[in-house]
Amino acid sequence: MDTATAPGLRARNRERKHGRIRAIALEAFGERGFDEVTVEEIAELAEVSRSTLFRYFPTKEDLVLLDDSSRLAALHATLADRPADEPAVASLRAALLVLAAAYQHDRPDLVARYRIIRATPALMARTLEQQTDREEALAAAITRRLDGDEVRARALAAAGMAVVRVALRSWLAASPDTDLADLVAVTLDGLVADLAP
Amino acid sequence: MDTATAPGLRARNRERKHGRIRAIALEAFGERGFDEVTVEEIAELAEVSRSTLFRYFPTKEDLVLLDDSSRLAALHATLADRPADEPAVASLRAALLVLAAAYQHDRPDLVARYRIIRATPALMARTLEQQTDREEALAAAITRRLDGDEVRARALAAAGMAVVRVALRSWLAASPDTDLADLVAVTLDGLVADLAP
DNA sequence: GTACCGAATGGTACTCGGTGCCATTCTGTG
DNA sequence: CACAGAATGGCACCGAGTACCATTCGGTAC
Repeated sequence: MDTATAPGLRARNRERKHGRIRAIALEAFGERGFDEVTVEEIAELAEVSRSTLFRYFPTKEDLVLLDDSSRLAALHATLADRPADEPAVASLRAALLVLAAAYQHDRPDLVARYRIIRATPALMARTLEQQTDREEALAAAITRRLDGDEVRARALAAAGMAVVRVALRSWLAASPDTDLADLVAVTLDGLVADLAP
Repeated sequence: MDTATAPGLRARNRERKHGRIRAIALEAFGERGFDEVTVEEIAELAEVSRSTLFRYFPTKEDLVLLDDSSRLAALHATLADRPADEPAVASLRAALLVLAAAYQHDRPDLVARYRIIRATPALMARTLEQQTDREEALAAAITRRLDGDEVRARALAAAGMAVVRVALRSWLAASPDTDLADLVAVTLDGLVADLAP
């Protein structure tokens, strides 16, 4: 069979297995807790060997953590498209709203994962680490708009990511039809108002 | 009726050993890297058994991580002392400056630790986790000043901690006589200016 | 269809951080 | 001086993660 071999049949099978293992793991973690389920158990549930499982997911934590690379790409694309002479906060705001919209799309998945993450300190720690990596990249992109002042850029980027993080948290706890972009906008406005009263 | 009355000889010996082990560990980590030194090696260097070492430090990471409880107590004391009708950002600013002053005191120790922390993702992750715990406490204290709006309080607290984090980072890279409180103030002012231009 | 090559898999043995338990050795105090 | 409780060391164990090897499987060229 060669009709749909453009992505590569092998790669597609691998992708499918990847998703299947992750789904099984998330269910087990959700029911019994991240620390209460061993990698070996997941391997058995997914009917693969421990070796194979570690080939698909380099660490146990990777079974839960998200891959935000595409969402971040959208954020940076937005940032790059904004006029160079626009105030930095305006560009940042636009970029954050795009990020929020990207998150909005797969809310159910996010809810499931974050329930596990927030209940597991080690996962929380790694999630925060991911966020500062993004913060770093965001700061680099903003630095140009702030006359090369790295410290100010980092502070602005950190504040922006903090707004998203806080908004995301209440969004995940809110009713399913709440709009994340609205929440981000409101939170950002609130922060501005509180900082410069 | 024993812990608070006298220094307690036993407790003092324990304290001394605690410091000695940590000093030895920090030196080894600083020279060879956190991941390249095993707990067993540190135990040998410190001339204690692995068991004993784990009684002094529950995890390997605790050999490096800081105990900020006293600094945070100072921050919260300051916050509590501010007039209740003061704008939240003013109280926050005062509290952050107190925190900065507390850090200023033992700069050399902080420099040594942060060199190791920043070079080790796992330590970085746990440090960030600690910071969000503090953020949470700070947000709770601020909530009262913001008419009980938790989301706004969290955003403000997160922004404040982000400012400290960013300022701390450049402070540790700057010349030894730089004043952290100044850096925090400047960074906070810069953030306000950038957010509300 | 067959032969072949590389990817995918399973298994085993290992390292290291961390836990639990027990027996022994201090050490400060009554 | 005696004794309770702390401190210590040693051991056996668990789980995550790594390295390596042998086998099997799947796509492709012929």
